[in-house]
Amino acid sequence: MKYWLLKSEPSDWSWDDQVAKGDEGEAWTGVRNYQARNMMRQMSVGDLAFFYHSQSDKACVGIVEVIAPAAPDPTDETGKWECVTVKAVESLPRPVTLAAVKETPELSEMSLVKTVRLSVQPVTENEWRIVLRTGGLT
DNA sequence: GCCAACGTTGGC
DNA sequence: GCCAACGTTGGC
Repeated sequence: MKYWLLKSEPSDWSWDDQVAKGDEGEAWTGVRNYQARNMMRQMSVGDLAFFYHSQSDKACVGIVEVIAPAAPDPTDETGKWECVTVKAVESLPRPVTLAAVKETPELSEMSLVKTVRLSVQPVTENEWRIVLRTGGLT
């Protein structure tokens, strides 16, 4: 089992949109970055990821599960890009803000802090646990 | 709205 | 293949 973090601008695709999709899930389309694509290729069905709102919120707001592995992105005409499909699992009772992550010494190495622009990031098991706890889940 | 970081493009 | 110019992302 691996852990990840997926970024989205709420104005583009929000956590509420994701939740509304239910178990059907939604293809994570629109990634146009090789590093991010490579991350998605490493995902397996059953992996979990934080759903992070960039821009206005700057916080992890929920957890999604990978329900389909990387496949060609239907919104891409060049054939170069891929996407996974994820479904909402549960909301974080307390969103974990970027500020909170920065204030937590154990999370200072997170990609969220180190590799600001990457939209699909790996999360270590330890980081996963700490963010969960900070978010109000055990 | 600004700026830093960083990926991409194109000329050589 | 190098590197300058340019575009995009995302935090502030």
